Amino acid sequence: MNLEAIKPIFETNLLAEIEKKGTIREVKKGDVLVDLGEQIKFIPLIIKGSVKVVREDENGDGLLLYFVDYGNTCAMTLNCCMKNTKSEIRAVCEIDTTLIMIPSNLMDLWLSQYKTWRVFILSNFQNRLNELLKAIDSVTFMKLDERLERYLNEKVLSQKNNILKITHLEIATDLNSSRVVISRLLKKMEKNGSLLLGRNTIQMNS
Amino acid sequence: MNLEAIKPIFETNLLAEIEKKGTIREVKKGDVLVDLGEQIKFIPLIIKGSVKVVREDENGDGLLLYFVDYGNTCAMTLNCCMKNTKSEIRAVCEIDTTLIMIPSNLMDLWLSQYKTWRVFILSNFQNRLNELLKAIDSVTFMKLDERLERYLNEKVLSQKNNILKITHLEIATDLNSSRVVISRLLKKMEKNGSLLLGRNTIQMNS
DNA sequence: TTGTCCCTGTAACAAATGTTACCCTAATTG
DNA sequence: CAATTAGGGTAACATTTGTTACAGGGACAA
Repeated sequence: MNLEAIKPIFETNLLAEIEKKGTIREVKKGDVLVDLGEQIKFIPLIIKGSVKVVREDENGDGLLLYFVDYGNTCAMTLNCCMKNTKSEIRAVCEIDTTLIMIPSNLMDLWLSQYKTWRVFILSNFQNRLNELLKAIDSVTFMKLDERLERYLNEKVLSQKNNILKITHLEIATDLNSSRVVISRLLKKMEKNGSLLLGRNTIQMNS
Repeated sequence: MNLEAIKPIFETNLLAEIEKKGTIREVKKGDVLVDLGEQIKFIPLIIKGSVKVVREDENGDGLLLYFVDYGNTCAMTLNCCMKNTKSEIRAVCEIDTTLIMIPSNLMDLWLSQYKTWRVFILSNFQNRLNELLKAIDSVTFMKLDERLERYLNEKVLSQKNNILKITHLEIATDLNSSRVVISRLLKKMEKNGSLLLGRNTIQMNS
């Protein structure tokens, strides 16, 4: 098990524990890691890749909440582990991703034993709360064109590639908008010179 | 110090610690408990009353996130305690409120020592995350009239009184809308029979 | 090759929300 | 008391976003 990526985060004893109790899982782009209403029995710790976390309402409308990168876990998932409630969100792989699955019953034990685990869990909660605040800011205070711009920039960061393989419909779904509206705005941005449109691709100029 | 309200939550040893290390604070309706950008050195634990938590952007536009009731704390504040970052939110008293202020440096120590503290902190994070999700749902998926209805209902719950002393402007501010729009919708709801409007008051019929 | 499906562009229109302006009245202040 | 201010009602209009409809071209399978 290659734990290089998380070595700086945890104390040595805990790393050994993780190696012993955790299991590696590899998931492909597009795979659904966690789905709505699912019971979660493992804490997913991302070693490599990127996962997007999405909220959905009863009509099937959706909204992208945030991306989770390596060295992190999804606090929304931690919830479920603690209380054995069902997942309120869906997690989908953005790119091929590797994670360690840690049995959720170790959560509390490790909290009492390992300082670095406490820091890890609590700062993950902090990060997720902040991400949710950013999502709220977007939806509440920004107009759609600004949200779209932010979305594209985050996508570039999360994929480490400024040529995005994505359709207008997918964007519309992530932003809870409609395809026509997104096409309209993208066209305006292209005329603006901030990007270049192609079939299934958007090349960002920044 | 009257700790009756929180007695069921914590183990006896911890209660004694809280009594020893915490200090009582009484705040009046409208008082700002935590303000944007503030450093927080105490974990506020609500014993009696209700506090509303608000997000604001750089233009002064705002949005009500959620209410915090007794037996709870504000996880957004926990963040700040942990990392000594500045507050991302403002907390304002809805009604006269009593709280215990716990020095934030005890946070980590108690996490390692007391199971009930771990449960308390983690379930508070869980609650806050869920409240934020609800806020996101409102803003993203609901139309303004539905949001207004939900807002009024929550207000009634949080104040335990179905006659609300509030102006249309205050509502507009909490919902990040404008006074004219709120008045328009309230009037429609009055014609609907779901409430009764008066100067500075709204009487809910439900 | 032909047919089908998916992606994109565009126009015309509809709905939701925000803005401005003005009025009336209750409450408060001097 | 008069004067001022705050809360609320309403109309007209602007802006943003969503919806419907349709057309053209690329990708792909039969």
